[in-house]
Amino acid sequence: MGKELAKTYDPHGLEDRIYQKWMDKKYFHAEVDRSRKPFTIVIPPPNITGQLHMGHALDNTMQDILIRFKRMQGYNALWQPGTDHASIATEVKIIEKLKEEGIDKHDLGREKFLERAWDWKREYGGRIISQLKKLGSSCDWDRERFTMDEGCNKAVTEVFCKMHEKGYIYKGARMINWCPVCNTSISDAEVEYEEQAGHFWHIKYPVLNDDGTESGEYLTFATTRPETMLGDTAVAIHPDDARYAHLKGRKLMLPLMNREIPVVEDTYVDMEFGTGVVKITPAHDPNDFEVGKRHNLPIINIMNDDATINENGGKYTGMERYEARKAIVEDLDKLGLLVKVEDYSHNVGTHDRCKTTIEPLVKQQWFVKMDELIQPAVEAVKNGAIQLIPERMDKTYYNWTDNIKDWCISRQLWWGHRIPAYYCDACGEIVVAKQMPDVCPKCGCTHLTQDPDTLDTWFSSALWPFSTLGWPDKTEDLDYFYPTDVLVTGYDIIFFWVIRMIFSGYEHMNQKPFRTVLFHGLVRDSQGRKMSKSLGNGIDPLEVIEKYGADALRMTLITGNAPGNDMRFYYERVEANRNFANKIWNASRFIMMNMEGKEVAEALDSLEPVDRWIISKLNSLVKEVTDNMESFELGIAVQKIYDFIWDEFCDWYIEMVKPRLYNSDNAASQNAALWTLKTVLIDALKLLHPYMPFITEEIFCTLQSEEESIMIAKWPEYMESRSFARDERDIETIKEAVRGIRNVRTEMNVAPSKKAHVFVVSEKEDIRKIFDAGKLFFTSLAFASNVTIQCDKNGIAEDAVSVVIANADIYIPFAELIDIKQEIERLEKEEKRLDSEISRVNGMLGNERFMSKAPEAKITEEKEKLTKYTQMKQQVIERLAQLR
RNA sequence: GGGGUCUUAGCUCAGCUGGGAGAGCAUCUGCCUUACAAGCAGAGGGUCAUAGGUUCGAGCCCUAUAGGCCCCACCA
Repeated sequence: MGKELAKTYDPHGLEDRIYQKWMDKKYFHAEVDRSRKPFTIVIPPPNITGQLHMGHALDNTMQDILIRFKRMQGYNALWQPGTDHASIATEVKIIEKLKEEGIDKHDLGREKFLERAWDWKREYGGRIISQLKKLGSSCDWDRERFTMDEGCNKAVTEVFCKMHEKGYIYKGARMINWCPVCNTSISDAEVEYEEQAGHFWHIKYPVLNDDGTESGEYLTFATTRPETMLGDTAVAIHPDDARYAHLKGRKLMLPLMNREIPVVEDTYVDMEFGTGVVKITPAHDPNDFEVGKRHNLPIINIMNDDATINENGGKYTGMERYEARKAIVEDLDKLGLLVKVEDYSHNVGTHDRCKTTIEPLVKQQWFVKMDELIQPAVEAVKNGAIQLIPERMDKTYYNWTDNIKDWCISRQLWWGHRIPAYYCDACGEIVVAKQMPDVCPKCGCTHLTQDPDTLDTWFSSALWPFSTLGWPDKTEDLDYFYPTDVLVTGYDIIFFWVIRMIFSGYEHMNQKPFRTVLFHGLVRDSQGRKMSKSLGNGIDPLEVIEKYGADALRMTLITGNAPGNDMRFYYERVEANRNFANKIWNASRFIMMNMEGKEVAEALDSLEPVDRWIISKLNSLVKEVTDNMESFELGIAVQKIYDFIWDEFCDWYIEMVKPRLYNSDNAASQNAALWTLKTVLIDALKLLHPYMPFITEEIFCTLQSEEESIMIAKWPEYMESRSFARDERDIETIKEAVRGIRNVRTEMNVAPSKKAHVFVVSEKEDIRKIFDAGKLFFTSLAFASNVTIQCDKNGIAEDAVSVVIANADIYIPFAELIDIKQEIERLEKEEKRLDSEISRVNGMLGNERFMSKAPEAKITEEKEKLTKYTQMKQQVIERLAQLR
């Protein structure tokens, strides 16, 4: 016996209540259970600084759908949650907060700063978690982890030491990307190129004679960053360039600095570009750095960490970089060495977080040597051990792996994993160890200092799939749940994260971290723009949930979008999905109202054709949806469920079955209808549950109070015994035929007087012609205002087929309603269509290639179609003859 | 420069290995009807970017062209 449901679906309150129930019952929790197969997803850990945005909502909805689906299928499903410490992002937040209090990071000191950071984490770090819960995420919260918790720290130290020992991690002076605002090095992946309008300064340097005097000749080149000339240590030409052949081996005078620099030959120079001459600044340009190495040029760093000119910059010392640029250009102009200035648009590297223009600098940093490590990761995707969805991501993946550079992992930040390297204060020896050694192994000195740097955030993220399961300890969890099954993430972090997890998995676990990577796109606003704070066009998922419910939001994010493609977010679509929720709600309400006070008995053997039709439809739906979901086609699957529930089940089946429900004379027929309604609804709810967990749970539990949750209900299975091809065909035929009748109704011209229900049914004979199933018929309910036709109070006309019509005031025979002329036109069209269909199918069946290549099922299907169309054509011809 | 992707109804997009052009929203018509007006029954609307090719058959495969978007690299 069901509880009473409200007239419209209202997610308020209900969602929180249900979520709390799931938590209380521990449905999300997964433990090692060797008798069951595991299914594991590890969450992409959201930043502790994060607020739930649409990207998270999409990402986590997809994961939740998969995890709920697999859980219902009987897998021991674990969704491992956690958060990321997000080194730069968090550090920036803390600094901002301190600034408000008038405190400088360095005045506060490292220890106090970290205390503040942990305070901040405790206060705000859980926000995103409670927001994920609002979405319905069925993570195993008992297992929540943090990239800087004890276990993860241990994993990080372990990995660092191990990789250092194997020679994969090294310290060295390299050209790195420096952010002068964040005051730290960043990796190549964190550099974002931005098209900027700038200038191209054409400058000339005087050529010197062998005795050091000026020859009067000049060498002209162009640069976008004139201030770097302070660090020039050469000028390069192409060895084959005839124009400058006479200058080989000569020296130039570096103006302003009055330093002699050589002309070097290097094939790096492009003769076609500009003047074919390049100034070489090894300390401030990656390419120049390489040229410098080849020619043993000195490296003169002219910049401080905050991008001001350092003591190597002569009179420009202390100037900010753009200030220096201006001054230098002016000075060169005064000396007559500035040839011309052009407008020039070029790509400038910026820091993806703060958008500051990065400075390439040579610094001592820690790196991960990539070339060997990456090999198993490349192989895994090539041989299919790891599948990327959509497949085209393979190319993006290889593009990165083929051009891989060593990964700069050290950051000059405080919030993060401190590098486990220790320097002897006496002899400078570097010791990499899990703990600070008591004495220096080289000189025995007892004073050692830990490296002040921390690790790139992504260093710990790379270990996430196994560090969360207990690694480096050999835990049961690790053994049972690893490798995980699916990683769901946005394509924008394929380089940052996905690739690094894959090579880390192979390196440390000797095993891939996951079988499948399911990529999704970005959620954009309705105009296709990226949602961003600065544009103010971000849509807060929590607001959407508040207004329309989590189920509607989830549906909106999943439907109408192919994997890996960006999507636009429209409120209209949320509304449409909220309406769908309401539709299900009311259909369920209708079913429960009709079941009220009745015992519904199993009726599989006493079903009527229309019941078998919907059950058969449901049966194929189960198969298709399961197949689609197993191949990660989540949007396609749910679209089918949506269509089935709304179109087939509500608009057709329920309407067709109403007369039987309203008539209590035939108890068996009524029971069969009720049983079918209930059975189909329950299975449809189950199929829908991964997508719309809250409403399905509420209805499921109301409908059958003895069941405690749809979450743990068994996923429906395809049953051959519930497939009724014959009935499916017949009802489809009826639907087609009745469509005409439905049309007629609106053309009825009824005089004004009273309101009445009008049932339109076919005449006995017509029905028999259309479908050979005596009991079957169709009624279409319409409400015609103002009717004067005499009516039968019982609504049952004597000459009607043995149909049940309840509450009908008027009975209108089919034939009378049809405008014959229109009908003939329609039939003629229909005949034409059938003709073309028949010839199409005949063409296929008569084609040898098709017959030999097409799958058996396809051929059978086409043959069935041929039979069906031929029959239909025959009917059309007969009907036409009759009408004419 | 390399790679990817898109171009389908007025709008936003589905369309899985080639075989009926679809959905939501919008528009129009008729309806407050004993589940649902957050609804029902219908209608209109598309040369599937363009040009070739493969095929019995192409929105789908191949080639070229035009336009949009994205990623990577980056010539100072």
